[in-house]
Amino acid sequence: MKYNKNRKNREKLAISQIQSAGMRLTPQRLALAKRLFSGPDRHITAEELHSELKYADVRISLATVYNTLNRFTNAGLLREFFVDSNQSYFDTNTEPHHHFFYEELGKFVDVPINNLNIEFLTSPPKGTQVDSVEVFIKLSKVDSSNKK
Amino acid sequence: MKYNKNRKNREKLAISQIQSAGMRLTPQRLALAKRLFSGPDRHITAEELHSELKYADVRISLATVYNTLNRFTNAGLLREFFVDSNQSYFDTNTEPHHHFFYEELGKFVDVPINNLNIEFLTSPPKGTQVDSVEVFIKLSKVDSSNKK
DNA sequence: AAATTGTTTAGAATCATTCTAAATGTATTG
DNA sequence: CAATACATTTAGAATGATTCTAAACAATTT
Repeated sequence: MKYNKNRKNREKLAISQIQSAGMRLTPQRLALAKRLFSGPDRHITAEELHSELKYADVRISLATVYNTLNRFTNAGLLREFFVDSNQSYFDTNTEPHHHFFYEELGKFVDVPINNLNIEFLTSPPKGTQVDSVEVFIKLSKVDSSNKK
Repeated sequence: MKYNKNRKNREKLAISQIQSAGMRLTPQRLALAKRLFSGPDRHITAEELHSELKYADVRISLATVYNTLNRFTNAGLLREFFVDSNQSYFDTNTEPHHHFFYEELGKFVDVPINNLNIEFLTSPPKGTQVDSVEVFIKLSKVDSSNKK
């Protein structure tokens, strides 16, 4: 019962996200939206999503994954971010927040905005306004041999 | 006189940087190192450097530019950073610092580390240590029509 | 200066991403 | 609900940044 209701709700959410982007509802978009928007926040690449869908027997071309991710991003449903030169990551959390990056795992974890206090000690250059502040914190396992 | 001395000093600095990376001194590397290390700090791509050198009639292949930038980076003489998915930027300033990005110009400007105070309100995850903190601040021209 | 080792190069290879144009699906209208 | 218009998907080609390859060349060592 509860299970089915959640399933339904997740689908509803996915559908409303697609429509809020002014996009037609298609099976491919629904499959993507369900994986992106109904569940915990994710940091994922187009290729990762594509192989996830393939594994789940959803027929979708890589071009459509790229296409859809870009349109979701333009509609403000995703945020694109860059950590290495050869692929784009998409973040399902579009609220202002920052990132921990676990170097050994190559994985990202959100840092809620209120876990970090960023204070400008001098004001930004004349004639400019701050549009966004992105903080990227690299973490590694504590090195216990690191006795100074 | 003074001009020639500066020229010499710049060359000396470039040479010592190459040698500090354990690399042989070659004309190509010297040309690159002079442009990278003797002058104001830069944020530049391999292609940009390559065409700059071409313009200055320095014969060097793009492969060598990439090669050299990567080796300088591994030696800690440069820092690589990522802002869009299709090219790598190299920063000649390897001191800890942050970046302003001028959206209209597509250009970067350093934010000295002591212009920004970053306070962790909760500690990083158990068992991890913070290796680096990178802040990226997007700026745009003030929009005077922005009356709320 | 011969031999060893490192560097540069042109061009090919790679890989993420975008483009193209044809086929298919969805919506709209009478 | 058929006909038309319009949007989407797709396979495969194209693109563009970067890396690889292997041959020519330069620097260093003996």
